[in-house]
Amino acid sequence: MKKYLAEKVGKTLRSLSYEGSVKLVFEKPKDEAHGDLTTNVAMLLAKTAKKNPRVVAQDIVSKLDLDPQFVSKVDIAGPGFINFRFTDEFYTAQISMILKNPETYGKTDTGAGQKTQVEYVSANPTGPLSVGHGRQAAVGDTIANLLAWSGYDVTREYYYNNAGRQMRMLAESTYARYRQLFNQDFPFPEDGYQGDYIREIAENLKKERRDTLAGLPQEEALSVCKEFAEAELFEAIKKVLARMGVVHDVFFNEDSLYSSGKIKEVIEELRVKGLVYDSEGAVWLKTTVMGLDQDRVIVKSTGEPTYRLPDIAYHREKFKRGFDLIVDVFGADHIATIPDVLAGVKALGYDPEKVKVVIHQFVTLMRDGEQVKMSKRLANFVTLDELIDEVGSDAVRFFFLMRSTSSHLEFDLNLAKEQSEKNPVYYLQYAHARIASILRFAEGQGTFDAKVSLDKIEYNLLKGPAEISLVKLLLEFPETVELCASAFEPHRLTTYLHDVATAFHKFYHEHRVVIPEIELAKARLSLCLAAKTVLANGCKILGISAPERM
RNA sequence: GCACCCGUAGCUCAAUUGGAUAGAGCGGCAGCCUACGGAGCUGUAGGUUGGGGGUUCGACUCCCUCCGGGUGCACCA
Repeated sequence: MKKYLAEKVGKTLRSLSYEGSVKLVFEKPKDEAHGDLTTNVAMLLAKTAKKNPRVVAQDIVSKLDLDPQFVSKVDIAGPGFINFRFTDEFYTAQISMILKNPETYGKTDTGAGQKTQVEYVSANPTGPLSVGHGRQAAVGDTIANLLAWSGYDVTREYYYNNAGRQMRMLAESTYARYRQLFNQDFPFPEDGYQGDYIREIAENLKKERRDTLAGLPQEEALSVCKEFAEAELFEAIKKVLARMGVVHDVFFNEDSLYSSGKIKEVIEELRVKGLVYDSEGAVWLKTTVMGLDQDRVIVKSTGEPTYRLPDIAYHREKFKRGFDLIVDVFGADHIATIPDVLAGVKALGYDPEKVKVVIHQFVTLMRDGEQVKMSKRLANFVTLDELIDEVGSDAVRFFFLMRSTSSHLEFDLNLAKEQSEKNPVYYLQYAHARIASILRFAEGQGTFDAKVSLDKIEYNLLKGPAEISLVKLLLEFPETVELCASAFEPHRLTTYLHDVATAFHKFYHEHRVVIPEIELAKARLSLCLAAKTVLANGCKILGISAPERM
């Protein structure tokens, strides 16, 4: 319908010789009383035309030639908005479009042909995932879903480092706990990982190797410990992610950048371009040339690269692998590294505009109105696994997605656990289950069979305001998905679906569906089915279940 | 000190990316079940959008400044 209006109004603008000086856009007004779609084009034109915006609007409207079957009303309002209202029939007839291919309703081809990568979680295997990782998993996975629904070709990727000092510390911690199983006095490294999970890993290690590691040279034993702990932790990480419905396509190992020589290649490439220099025994990247405040070390005087270099090399690989759009989902604590990486990417001749970085802020857990104190050092933090145990994966995902990523997120454990109307997840799921129940009832009555042809439904029997607003909302689903995808803002989908649920409940409250008037009953059942479709597809994108019963 | 994020109803958060009278949930108050699921619906109270300037037809949104909270500022990742 936007297309229809754009064509008609565009034609009128040309005939009035208002050339393409301004962008013609149609929006849905906040207030339904202002019509279904509105445009501010008259106000934009007024400036250059030096005319009163309302006069310009009047000019346009008087020349418009619109089909009354589609458009029921056009008027000028406020400072010069042109408001359009469509006929109810125009809307209701589109229900059949939703029901034709329900499982694909909401999909678009906006991103067709665009090879896209979404990187998220990317935690090193040194411990269990935290609730912060959980937010990242939910956000990253949902962004990936949104992009996929918008037609992008999406690769979900996890980047990790299983070398370096943290892993050494993991090995030493595991080794110490293992030795303590035989000798309580064995010293634990000062900066070791305190968490109980290390003890569990040590126990498992003992089951497998008994006491044989104690006899080995320490380096050899440490390497066994490292491999064992890493394998256990990674398995645990994948398991938790799977509980949330998160599955990555690619696990990219930082180490491979070294073994394949990519790290060296990057340094050489940068050297050729004259963008690195040596100073004080270290190698520096001229990030100041790229507009940053200071140059950065990429290779330490010890010969070891800093984290920046592999990060840059990794992003170079992303480009080399042919991605047109690269989405990085990071926690707020990684903000500082982004400019360096983008500068590196630019230095190598790639377009940093193709990299979209989604930063999510931290998560605070609340229990009984009080903040749950967490510290990784003291090892009293709540793991993602424990969180899912406590509130269930649907609530976890939904709560993590409810807020804009740029906002801090307060996670109310009591609310998430509550199986009642207060809980926003249940509100959505309840609407879906309720519709399922109605459909079951109707089928039992023999009123309706979703599988039979939906061609002969008399949609124009739907006339009530609650019916019409529900239809309108359902028809916004595809563009909502598209908007969420292009803005990388999953939280908008949760608010939209909440609105759909509200509109449905209102409709349900005002109209009985299964009634003797068989044609009207069928029309309403079709509307129910369409609402169920949107709720189900929306839940699918969010990664939560849409239950038939609850 | 510098950079980024946040500041909106008692609480947690939205606001179509610059649009019309700033909206939801929770909590408060008052109502609604003889028919398809009351995990629902309806009404009501609650605001100088942290303060102050500016940009324009129009600002929660953009710019400047100040105040308060968070995060980061290594030859750590």
